[in-house]
Amino acid sequence: MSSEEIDTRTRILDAAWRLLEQQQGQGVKMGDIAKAVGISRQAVYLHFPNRTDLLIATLSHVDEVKGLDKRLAQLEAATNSTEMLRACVEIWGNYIPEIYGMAKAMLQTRDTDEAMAAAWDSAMNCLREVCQQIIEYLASENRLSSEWSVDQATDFFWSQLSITNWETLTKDCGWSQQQYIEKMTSMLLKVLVS
Amino acid sequence: MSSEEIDTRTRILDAAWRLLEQQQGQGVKMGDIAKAVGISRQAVYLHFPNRTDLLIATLSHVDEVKGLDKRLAQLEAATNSTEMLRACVEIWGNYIPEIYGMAKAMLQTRDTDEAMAAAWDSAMNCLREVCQQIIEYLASENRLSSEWSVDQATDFFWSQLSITNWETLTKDCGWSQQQYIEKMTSMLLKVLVS
DNA sequence: TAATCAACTTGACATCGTGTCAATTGACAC
DNA sequence: GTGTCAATTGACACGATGTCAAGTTGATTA
Repeated sequence: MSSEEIDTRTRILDAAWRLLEQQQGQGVKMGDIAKAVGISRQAVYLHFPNRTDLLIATLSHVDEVKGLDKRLAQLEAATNSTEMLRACVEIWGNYIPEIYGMAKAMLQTRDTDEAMAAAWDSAMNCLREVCQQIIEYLASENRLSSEWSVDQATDFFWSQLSITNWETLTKDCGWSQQQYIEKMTSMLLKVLVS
Repeated sequence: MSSEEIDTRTRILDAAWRLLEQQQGQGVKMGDIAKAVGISRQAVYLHFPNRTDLLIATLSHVDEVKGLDKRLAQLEAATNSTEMLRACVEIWGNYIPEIYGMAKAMLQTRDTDEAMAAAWDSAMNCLREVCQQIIEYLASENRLSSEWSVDQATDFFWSQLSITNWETLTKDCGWSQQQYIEKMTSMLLKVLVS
């Protein structure tokens, strides 16, 4: 029976997540989350000191449930650097739409909230490390185009994978998920690989 | 003497602009702008109905003072499509840092303000038209890489010129303005031109 | 059975920024 | 002198976050 009783903290995180995705990260207030859980607004503050910490905890929660780590671990299976780059774009590119609402909310608070900025930067740094590994792998196979240093190539690769870039291409330009991944992959290969 | 007396509306716009650039678009309140002009907060509302309209008017004001139109008119002088692309990246890329604070503030309010979203989209659409012209020019010279349709190439070109992309590369990755323009130019040429 | 404790509730309140309203002042024009 | 216009002062409403105090409820424990 203990599996029936999900603790309130988790229910809050699930509700926050659901609302954020439903509303694309727009206008999700503490009161809305509380209402969705069925508790009072103040009760939320018994579990999270403030909105920022709740959002950050939601990100960890989602990463855990969705298993980003596991997905990225698949990269090890790649037999060469370009395969790894392809796989990375596909895994990350397909992850973005699943976390878009939450990411959007975090990006919005980031500008005015020091703690959020730090949390976001640290999350994005994980992605950057993956990018860097791939670029280094590429360089070790002597396939990194001569115009790039490892650092700059990493910068470029990582910047292309930004959520706002995905947003521009899919939401503003109307690209399908498949188009995004295909175009992004072939573009990166063309630019980075000699 | 009439040239001495700058009207209050203009002084508000100048102050808003100055503060926005000074503070990189962060935390510029109506009261701050009023104080900078030397009038009461309420007096600002005698000239602009709300913050959004003030920001939008500031954008027009800056565009006018900085002469973006004039700068983009230089594109006509290009003798071929790739020269035009180069010139476009240089002109726009060098324009971004001059309007960054304002743009940042607009992007922030965009998410919660319908009117701002519309104004921003329309401003960005001007840039998009320039991008499209260049891609069409490229296509007319049979130099558009075969993997791209005109529309998709325009989408990609335009998305690369986004302010957030510039922000990521220069602010987060530490690229210099010159590096940004050089890398962006050579990347776009490599990807788009056959 | 009674005391205790944790989770939660209710209601009130502070803070901050935007936007509104009413009454007033001072200068300039006719 | 009267009207008008730009600006001023001060008060206030609103929405969202966050805090605080006092009370309820249900399960555990002495």
